[in-house]
Amino acid sequence: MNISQAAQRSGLTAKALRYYESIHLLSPKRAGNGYRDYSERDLETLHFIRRARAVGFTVDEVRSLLVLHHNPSRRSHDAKALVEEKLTHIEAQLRDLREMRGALRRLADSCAGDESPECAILDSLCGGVCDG
Amino acid sequence: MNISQAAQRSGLTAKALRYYESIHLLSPKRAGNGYRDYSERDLETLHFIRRARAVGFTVDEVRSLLVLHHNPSRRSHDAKALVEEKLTHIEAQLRDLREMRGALRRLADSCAGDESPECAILDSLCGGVCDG
DNA sequence: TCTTGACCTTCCCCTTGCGGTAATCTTTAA
DNA sequence: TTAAAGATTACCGCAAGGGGAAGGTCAAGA
Repeated sequence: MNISQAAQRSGLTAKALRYYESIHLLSPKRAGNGYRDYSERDLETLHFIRRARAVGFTVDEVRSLLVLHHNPSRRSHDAKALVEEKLTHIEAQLRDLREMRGALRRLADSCAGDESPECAILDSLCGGVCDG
Repeated sequence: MNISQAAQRSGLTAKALRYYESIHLLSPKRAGNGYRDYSERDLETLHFIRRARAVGFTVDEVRSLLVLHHNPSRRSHDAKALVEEKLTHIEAQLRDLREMRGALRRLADSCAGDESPECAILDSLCGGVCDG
């Protein structure tokens, strides 16, 4: 099938499909006219990529997952390790974001938010040492 | 003071300082030899930038904050609006990350993680329709 | 047959926020 | 004097594509 059909059926964009090919995540055949020709197997790979991306894997990590996926002598241990590593990373991001959220809430709470130029937010960002 | 001192005292890198100047976040004087010469006021701006970046603001948002900071006829309402907008955005990111974490946990839990090639993670990413 | 419009192709620039490196001054200390 | 340290500009690179230009193809209608 043509690229736009493959894009639609996979839930990705044609641009993304070309990108994935350019970095050798998959290599669809070419028709006689030079058009990409995606097989059902290619489509499965695209679905795999989309799902893996959706849970946070980078394309490089997706590449590793695809290698495991295509390797019949793989060990499920290796796939699980990739998932757990990603989990650890996401938990770190969650901690960072929660800290930012807390700081932002304190900033917002400290500020009247009115027509006055006096602003505890700007004062706080400046470290309390600025004159304006 | 020279760039490396300003970097050290602000907790930023010299590279970042040059970048901030290149995008006109601040404009330190130049000494006769062409070296940047950071004033105490510049240093305050750098501290401001570092704190704002630390709570999640993009450099473009920092620019808006600096405009308010330097504008004596500002309204604290405007600063608070920027903080709340950022807060909304970060909460959306938190939701996304929590969803990813949930999905990854389910994937990890579903997988034995042993020496066998049978792997529920890879099956699930493939949508249950792949043969391998 | 011609044309029009919808596809497809490759190619290159743009994004964020700097990091790394190179080539080239200037200053400073021995 | 010379060597090291620190400064300057300039360019390339990252992730993961998006946007758009210039041009080839294909299917349908007049």
